[in-house]
Amino acid sequence: MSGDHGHRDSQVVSCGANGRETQKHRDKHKDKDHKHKDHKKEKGDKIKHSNSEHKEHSEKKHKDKEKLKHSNGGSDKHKEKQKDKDKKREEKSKSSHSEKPKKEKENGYVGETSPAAIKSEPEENNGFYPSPQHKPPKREYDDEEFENKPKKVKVELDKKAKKRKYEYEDDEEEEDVKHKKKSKDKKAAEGKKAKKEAEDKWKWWEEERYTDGSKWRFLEHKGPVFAPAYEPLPEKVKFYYNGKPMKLSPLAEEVATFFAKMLDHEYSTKDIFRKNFYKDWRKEMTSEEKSIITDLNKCDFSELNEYFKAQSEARKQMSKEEKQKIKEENERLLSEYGFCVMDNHKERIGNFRIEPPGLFRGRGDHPKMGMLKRRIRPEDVIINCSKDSKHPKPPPGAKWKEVRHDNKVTWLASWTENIQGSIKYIMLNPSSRIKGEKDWQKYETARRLKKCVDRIRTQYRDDWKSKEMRIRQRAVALYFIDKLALRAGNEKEEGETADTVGCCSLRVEHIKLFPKMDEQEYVVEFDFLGKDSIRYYNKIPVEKRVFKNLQLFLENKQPEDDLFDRLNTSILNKHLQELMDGLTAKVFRTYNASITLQQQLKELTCSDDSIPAKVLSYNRANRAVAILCNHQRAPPKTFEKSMQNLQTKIDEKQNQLSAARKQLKAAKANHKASHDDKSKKAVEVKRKAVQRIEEQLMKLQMQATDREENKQIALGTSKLNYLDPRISVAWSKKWGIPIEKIYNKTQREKFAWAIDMAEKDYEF
DNA sequence: GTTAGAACTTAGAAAAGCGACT
DNA sequence: AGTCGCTTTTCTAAGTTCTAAC
Repeated sequence: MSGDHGHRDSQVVSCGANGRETQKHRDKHKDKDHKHKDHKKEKGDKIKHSNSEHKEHSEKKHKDKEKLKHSNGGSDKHKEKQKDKDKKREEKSKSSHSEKPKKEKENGYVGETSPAAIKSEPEENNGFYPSPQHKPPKREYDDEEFENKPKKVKVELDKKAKKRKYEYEDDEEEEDVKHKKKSKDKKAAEGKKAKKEAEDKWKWWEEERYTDGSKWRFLEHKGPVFAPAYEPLPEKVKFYYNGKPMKLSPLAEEVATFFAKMLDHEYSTKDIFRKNFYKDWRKEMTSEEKSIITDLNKCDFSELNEYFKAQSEARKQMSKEEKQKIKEENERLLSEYGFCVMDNHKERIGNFRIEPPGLFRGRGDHPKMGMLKRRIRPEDVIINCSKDSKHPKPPPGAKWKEVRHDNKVTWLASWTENIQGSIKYIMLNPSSRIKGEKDWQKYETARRLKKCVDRIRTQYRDDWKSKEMRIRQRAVALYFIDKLALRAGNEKEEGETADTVGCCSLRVEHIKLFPKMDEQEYVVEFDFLGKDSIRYYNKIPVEKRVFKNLQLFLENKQPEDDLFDRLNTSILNKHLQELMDGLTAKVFRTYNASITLQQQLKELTCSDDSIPAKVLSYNRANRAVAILCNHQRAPPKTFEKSMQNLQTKIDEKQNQLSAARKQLKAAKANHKASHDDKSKKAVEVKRKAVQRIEEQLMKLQMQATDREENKQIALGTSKLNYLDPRISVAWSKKWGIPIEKIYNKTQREKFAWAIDMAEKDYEF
């Protein structure tokens, strides 16, 4: 593992201690948060104060040794800006609320009109993209590919490239068909269809990329699908206030149903959630309702809740035909709105439905949980498409907010969401060219890092000794990012989101230093909430120099002060950019994840293992990465039970095995006695049976191990986002493992480029 | 150099789908 | 046919990074 230095191995092991955050822990954090907030309320003055204190102190201490450029202004400024922004936001949301026409039938449904289907290949060559009929120039995908400033790729025709196509897809089709035991006719028809589809699959990775920063030349789509209009509750389903039935106005009723649907969820018991909901609910009430409803605790939504439960029950109980009808309708919607035409190719859209209104559910202790996520109307939506395309039609009687033609971006539609004020986008599916190219490029950047990571590591180790505080901080932070695969850690606006951190935003309270712990020296304990409020807990021994630096960074700071007070992601990334073109903090995560997979696969795969055993090895390698990246999940609710079931199966199989063995023995004895052909055959039959059962048992045991080890670990995220798929493809080719064992259909679609191009000797 | 906004990737939970078993 | 348990798909929140404007 040339690019990897020793620390990785210990990491994989030591990370195993990461536990999922327990309720207790969450509560602990909550308390801390309160303290924290109270403290930070006076941040404006206090920080200045404490910072200048810190400055003074530091300067006293390191005056001669260290050049301390400390800009500390901005606290007050920041506070003011913050206020301004808040005000603006409030006004914005107020106006959007009051401007909202009270009755809008067209709100939320798709136009009835169903114009001609999207042509899958437009006749005229609208863009300048080479059409598939013209043989595309083949791309070379060696290391030099995907430089940051893309160069023109040699134009060179390759007719053979087409031959080797989609072996996997074909295999699978056949398998599927066999499995379902379709009639011969159907089988033949499907086979043909599959072939045709495979032929139509476009290998964008064999074509040139745009070099001018544009993302497409031609883009045509039908616009997003809006959430269905609100259907008022039937008369008999009643909301009660203070024990008395009360008919709500449609708007207030709709918001009430959002809450009623969540009654069984823990959310609805949380104070902040209830408070936020109540506040936003009141905004939708008529003045009369407002005057009556004054206490959320006196509201009784239970009948509403039961009504929705009954409805979903009824949906489950529907007849086959009805279900089929719904399915067909969904398919129709998908085929009409789920695709677009980008540069002569029909591409799948990732999310073609606009998010329906509801109550905001943040992750972790989110200050905005329970707020009303308002309904998006066509008037809120910006459409992006090419000028010369057939523009999407807004629903009848409605208008788009804007139609623009910006081919420097990849989105088809966007709107501004009212909780954080951020923009949401309609974009293409991961299998699309535009996403795939970017993904490929990401791994190429990580591979470039592999080539220079030794140099960078030497450099940051050197920087631990720097005279400048900011450089030492940068170097220690980078070390964490590299060694522990931490995220960059941008600053976040306080009170806007849950209190989570990444590397650069770590606070004093998130680490503990132990000069000695058990057998080890210089141990750092990390305990913080990262992205999605997932707890990161880890104890690792670090080098003495790192340890000493951390002690220095901690000096004279409060628990809620930043550990790296002279560092942020922008400074860090600027530095990284100088070390390598295209290098940013997250590249380390990609690099370390992929290199770990490759190395673990090498280590764990035994050539004479069976296929299931090899797949287990693969999953274990995948797991090592997931642990490194701290990808956790809540243990499945039925975990214990499902483990038990599996164990029962194993026990049964074991009994079967001993029975089969006994029979084999008997058959052997019989054969010894009689020496005839018949008894010989019987022995063979029994021997085979034993073998088969042994295999089955192994497989079950394998499954059990895999599942047990996977209890709290989510493999999907790393598989989908961090592991260069070519490593997996190469591995599967090398060992003759069908790719279906590693990648499901969706994943194979996303990684089609890798499946097509990686050979068994591919090296990350 | 700071900050806000835009664009895009990464993330886990929940819903939906589906095959095996009863 | 209905239920169960697992897998896949969908959903959308929450990150990172880049850019442009001061």
